[in-house]
Amino acid sequence: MSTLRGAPGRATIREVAARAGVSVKSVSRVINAEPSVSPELAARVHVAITELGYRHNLAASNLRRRGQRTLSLGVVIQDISNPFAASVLRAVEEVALRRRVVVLASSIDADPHRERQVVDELLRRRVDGMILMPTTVDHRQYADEHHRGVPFVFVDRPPVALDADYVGSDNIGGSREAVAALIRRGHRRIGYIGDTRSISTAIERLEGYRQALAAAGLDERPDLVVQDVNSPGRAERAVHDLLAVAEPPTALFTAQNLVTIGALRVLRGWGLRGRIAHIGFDDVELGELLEPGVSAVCQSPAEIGRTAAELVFARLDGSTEPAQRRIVQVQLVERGSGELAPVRSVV
Amino acid sequence: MSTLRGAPGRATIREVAARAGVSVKSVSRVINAEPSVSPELAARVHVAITELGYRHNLAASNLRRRGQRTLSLGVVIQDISNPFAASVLRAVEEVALRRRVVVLASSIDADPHRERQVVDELLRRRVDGMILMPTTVDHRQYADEHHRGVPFVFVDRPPVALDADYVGSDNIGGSREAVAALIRRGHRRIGYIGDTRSISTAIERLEGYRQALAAAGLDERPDLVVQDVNSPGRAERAVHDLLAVAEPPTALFTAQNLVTIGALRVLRGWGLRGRIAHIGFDDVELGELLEPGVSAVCQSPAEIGRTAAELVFARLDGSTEPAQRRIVQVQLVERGSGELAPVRSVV
DNA sequence: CTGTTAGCGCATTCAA
DNA sequence: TTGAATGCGCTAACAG
Repeated sequence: MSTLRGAPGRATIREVAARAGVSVKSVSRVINAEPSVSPELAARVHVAITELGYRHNLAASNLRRRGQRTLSLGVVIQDISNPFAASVLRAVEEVALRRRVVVLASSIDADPHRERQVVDELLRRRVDGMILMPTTVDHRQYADEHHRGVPFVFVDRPPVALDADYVGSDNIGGSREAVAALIRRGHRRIGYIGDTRSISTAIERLEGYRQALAAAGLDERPDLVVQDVNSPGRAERAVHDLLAVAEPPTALFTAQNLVTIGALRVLRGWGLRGRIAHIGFDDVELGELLEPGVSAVCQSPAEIGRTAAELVFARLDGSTEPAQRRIVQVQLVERGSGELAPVRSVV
Repeated sequence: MSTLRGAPGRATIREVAARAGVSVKSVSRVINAEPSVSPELAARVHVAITELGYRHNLAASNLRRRGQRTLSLGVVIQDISNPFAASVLRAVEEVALRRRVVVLASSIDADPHRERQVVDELLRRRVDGMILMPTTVDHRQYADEHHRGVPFVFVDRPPVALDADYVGSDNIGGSREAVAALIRRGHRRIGYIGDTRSISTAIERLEGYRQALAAAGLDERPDLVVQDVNSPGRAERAVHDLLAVAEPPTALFTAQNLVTIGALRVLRGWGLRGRIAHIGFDDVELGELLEPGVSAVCQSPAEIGRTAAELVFARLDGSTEPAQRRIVQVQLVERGSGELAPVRSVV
C-alpha cells in the first residue's frame, strides 16, 4: 500500500470561505483572531477549516502583510555535534519558540565557502535575523544585508569590519584565571596548546595565558606554546612534542574542547594524568568521572544563546542602540587535575 | 551610531526590471537560469541585481510555482543538546544541504504539547517533509498531513497507528548481545535499568535483555529490573536500590544514555566501578578514558539521520513504496567495564 | 459586524 | 528571444 498517494491538494482560504458561506476576509479575520467577528460566524469558519483540513499559509500571509516577518531566525554554527554549539542553539530555540519563531540552523564546519552558501540559503528564505558563529575572518560581506534590516548577531567570535552585536565568553579572563591557579600551585613551566591562531577565541585565550604569566613575573617560554591545534589527533601530537622538550612542563593548559580531549587521551595512555596538572578551556562531558577529575574553565553556552536571541529580537523590535558587546562570565571548576602540585620529573 | 537604521526596503523583481530596462519576465528568466536569454540581456540584469542588492524571494516564488516546494525540512527531536539527537540532525543537514534544502529543527523534550505546537509551526511554514523523533505515543494526528503530501519519517521511535517510514537502531539485538556477553563472562544476576516503559526503545531493550536471559536458560528476577528511569538522578537511586536487594547483581545493563551516566556516578562514588560489570546502551562521551573504560552498545546516529533524510527525499521524489522500516545495526564496543568477571560480594 | 477590491513578489500562461 | 497579462494565497484598504 502506498503511504503517500494522491495528495488531494491543500484547501485555500477561498474554499474555506465558500464552504462556510462567508467571505474570504471573514475567514482571514477568524484565522488572525481579529476582534469583531460574531461567534456564530467564527464557529462556522472553524468547522469548515476542520472539515477541509485547511492550514494557514504563513508565506502567502507574509507576502501581503506589513512588516513582512517570516517569523524565522537563521542560526549558523560550526558543528551542531559540538556540545557547546548545541547548547547555544537550544537556548536560541527556547527564546524563539516563545515568539512562535522557528530556527533554521546549519553547520558549516570550518568552511568559509559553506558559510557563504548557508547564509545565502537562509537569506533567500527571508529569515528575520541571523545568529552567526562565523568561520570567516572578515564580515563586511554581510554589511549590506545587516543594514538592509536583517540584524546579524555574532556568537563566540566577534564581527570584523562590521558594526554588529556580539556575545562571547570572557576568554581572556577565564584563561588568565586558570593559568594563575596553576601558578599558585607552584607551577613554573606551563604548556599551552591552542586552536588555529586566526580564530579570535584562540588569540584571546593565549592572551589570558600570557597575562597570567606576566602577572606572576614569569617569562613566556616559546617552546611550551603550541598553536594551530584543531583536532584531538593533533592535540595528541602536541602533547607528545611538549613532553619531549628539554625541560618539559609540569602543567598543561589546553585552550579548547577537542584539544583537551586529545590531551586527556595521551596523558591517560602514558599514565601521566595524576602527575601533570591540567586545566582545559570549555568543559568536557563526564570530566568529573575521570581520575583525577578534569578541571576546566566552564562556559555558559545557554546564556550565550539566550543573550544572542534577545539581541536579535531587540533589533527586530526596533532597537537602534550602538552595537552591543556582551561578555558572558566563565567559571573555573576545580575537579582535581588542575590542583596537582608540580612533579619534578614527569616523564 | 545605530547599527540598523533606515532599512532601504528590499528591491523587487520589478525594480530590477526597470533598472535594467527589460521586462519582469526577463529578469525572472535570468534568475531561474532559463535557457534562451541573450547574454547581453542577462548581463544587464545581473548588473541591476548587484546595484540594487536584489535577492530572490523564495516564498513569493513558491507561491506561484508548480509543485510548491519550500525547499525546507522540519526536524523535531527530543533535545538538541543530546549528542545522539545532534548527530542525527547533523546527518540530515548534510543530505539536505546538497539539495539546497534547509532544516528547521526544534527540541521538544518529552512534552507532547510542545511536540504538537512545534509540528504546527513547521507545517504553517509549509515544510516539504518532516523527520520526527516523537514523544507522543499515538500518531494518527499526523495522518492527515502525511497523506496530504507532507511525508513524515519517524526516527528512533516507530510510528503508532500511522503508516509512515521509520529508521531506528537494532535495540533488541544490541541489548541481547550486551547481556549475552555478560552471561558469557559468568554473570547470573544482571541488573536492568531502563527508560520510561511507554517508550518503544525502552520496551525493545528490555525485550533484548529478556531474550538473552532466556537463551541462557536463566529466569528473570523481577527485583533486578528497574524501569521508568529517565534522568541521571533517578538512575543513581535505581542503582542504590539494586545494590540493596538480598542478592545484588554482579553486573548492570543500563539501557539508555542518561541512565548510564547516573550509574557511572554512583559506581564511581562507591568505588565499585572495577567490581560490578557494566554495559550501557548508547555510547557515552569519553567512555574510553574512564577506568575501567565504559563498554557500550554504540548506535550510528549519523547513519540513522542520513537514512531518514534519504527516505523523506525519496517520498518527495514520488516514491509510493510501502512504509519502510529501516533498522540500523549497533555495535558492542568492549572497553573494560563489560568484561569484568563476577565478584562474589560486591558491596 | 461583514464583504469587495486591489496588490504583495513572483512564475505562469499566452502572445509577439 | 522577449513581453503583457493573469493569478498563487493571503491581507490591506476601503467600503457597506
